[in-house]
Parts: sequence; structure tokens; C-alpha cells
Amino acid sequence: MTKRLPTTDRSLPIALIRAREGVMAPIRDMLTETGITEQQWRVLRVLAEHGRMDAKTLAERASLLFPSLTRIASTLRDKGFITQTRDDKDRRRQFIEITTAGQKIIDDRQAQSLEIVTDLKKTLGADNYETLLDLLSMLDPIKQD
Amino acid sequence: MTKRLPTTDRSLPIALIRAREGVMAPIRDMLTETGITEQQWRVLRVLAEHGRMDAKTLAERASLLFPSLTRIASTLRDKGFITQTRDDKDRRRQFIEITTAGQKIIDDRQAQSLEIVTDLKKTLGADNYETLLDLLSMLDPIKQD
DNA sequence: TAGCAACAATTAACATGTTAAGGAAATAGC
DNA sequence: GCTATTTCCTTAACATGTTAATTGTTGCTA
Repeated sequence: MTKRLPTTDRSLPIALIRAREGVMAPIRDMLTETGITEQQWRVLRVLAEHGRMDAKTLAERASLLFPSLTRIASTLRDKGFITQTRDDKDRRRQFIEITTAGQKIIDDRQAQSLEIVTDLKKTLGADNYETLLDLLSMLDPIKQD
Repeated sequence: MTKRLPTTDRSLPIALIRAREGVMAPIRDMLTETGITEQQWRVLRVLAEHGRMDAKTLAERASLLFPSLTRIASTLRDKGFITQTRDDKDRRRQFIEITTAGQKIIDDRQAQSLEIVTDLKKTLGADNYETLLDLLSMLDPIKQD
């Protein structure tokens, strides 16, 4: 008996894309008003949370590939939301830090984005929300706890 | 008391990206050998499963935006994996169908991709796998059951 | 039937994803 | 100290994501 592939409406990759669409829709709406992209938002979020860090760590924490980060960082620098400084001890390395203007982007949208998260939890139920995060982290290629 | 945003390592959007990376990694490896991209694979999968259909339905089932589908379809046509025909009753519309060569792409990788799915279920556990799909579908902007 | 709204699909423009190649700086090993 | 390797980052090239504008068709309606 030949097994068959899961039908596309029960496919995990597609389900992940669609869930992401659903989750991101309200966030994207918020960011459109702000004039930055979802990835730029992620970078600022990580920097606001952890402070100044080298580019490699930043890329990992924001789940961005390095070439993407290079472009995004240069955009954010042009917008005045981050600063880039070279490490004097290891001149290959680069430190990235959020500016006051960048921090303001985060602060100004804090209430709004908090509300989005609250709505999401309401949609799923608090328990389901936590369960989902746990299951997703089992698929994470980095942590694999 | 001011509430704070979830830390980025407990953020649903980021968790979804990372899970997707983890799930797609072995699939991408498989597709690299095949010489098609993940999205092209999705289009062929949907066509193999449901047969000939109009472009709009295809885009929805493959979770692709229309402009993306336009480009992908033209690539797949050039590779000889699909055919595009105009609807005579409504000449705005276009029907897309998988070719024998396209079907062969799917068939040749069936065993391999089945194994990938099996491994995934093993990683998560069968119950968790189903639970995850159910939770993700709750976030799907289209079905919203 | 002329005009207009709605629709399917394409194209354009810009940002990111992805892989590969390249450049500059640090490090290991001899 | 010199070379080979490794590491951090950038650039390039192509595919896709995303939004907006455009084209060609259909259908409605005044």
C-alpha cells in the first residue's frame, strides 16, 4: 500500500505561512502607519530589549540572515534609528545600537502592539497560546530544547 | 503598572519564522537537488492534488500573492512543468494545469518528502503534530473556523 | 448603447529571502 | 613571522513578498 503525502491543506509548511499571515496582518497595519517594515521593527525590538550588540548576535536574535541584516541596518541608519560603530579590538566586528529616535518608534507603539498581542491571546485562549509557543520552539532549529 | 511587550524570544511572529525554518530546512535540501524553489514546489503540489484550476484559486491554495504567482507560473511554464490556457468564456481568466514533466517532479520526490514528514511527526510526536496543525489553523485568516 | 464599476491578471518598484562569492581582519599552526 | 584557515561582514544575483498602478474584459445600468 503506497502512502500519500499530506494534502496541502493539512501541510505544516503551508499552515505555518498562513498562521503567520494571520498574526502579522494587524502588526503590518500598525507598521504601515509607522513607515517601517516588519523586519525593521524586529531589529528595533531586539535592540530595545537587549541594548547594544554586535551584528551577528543581532541577526540571530531577530531571525534574519546576515545579508538581509546588512541591508536593513543601512536603511535604519539612514533613517536615524540606529548607529553602527566598529569594534576597535576586532575591526571586523560592528556594534549596533538603537538611537533615541529609534527607541521612540518602539515606545510610541507599545500600547498598540500590546493590544494586538492581547487580542491574539484572546483568539487562541491563554493556554493554547502557551502550548503553541512550546510546540513551535520544538521545531526551532537553534534551540531544540 | 505598565505592561510590557513579550520578550522577543517569546514572540509569536518570531517563533513562527523559526519553526518554519526548521520545517523547511530538509525540504529545501531536497528541492535544491530538484532545481526548483519551495514556492514552485507548492504550486506543483496543489496542481497535482486538485488538477487544472484557475489562477486565482491556485494562488489561494498555494498561499501565494497574485503577483508572486504570475512570476512563478511564468517560470514553471518556461521549465515545461505547467501549461497556461485562457478561458474562452471569460477571457480575463486563465487556467493552469500541471504537465507530465511537472507531475514527474512530484512523483520522483514522493518517497523522500514522505520521509521528511514522518521525521517531523517523530520529532513532535503524533499528537503534538495534530495539535499544532489545529492551533495554527485557528490563526489562519481565511478559514477561521 | 455608451459609460462606468468590478474583476482577472500583469507590471512596477522596493524590501527581503537565499545562496554564493568576495574582502578584510583575526587566528592557528608551523 | 608567514601562510592557511577561519571569522565577520558586504556585495551580487536571482526569486519571492508586498503594495500600488495599469491593462484588458466583463457586466451592469442609466
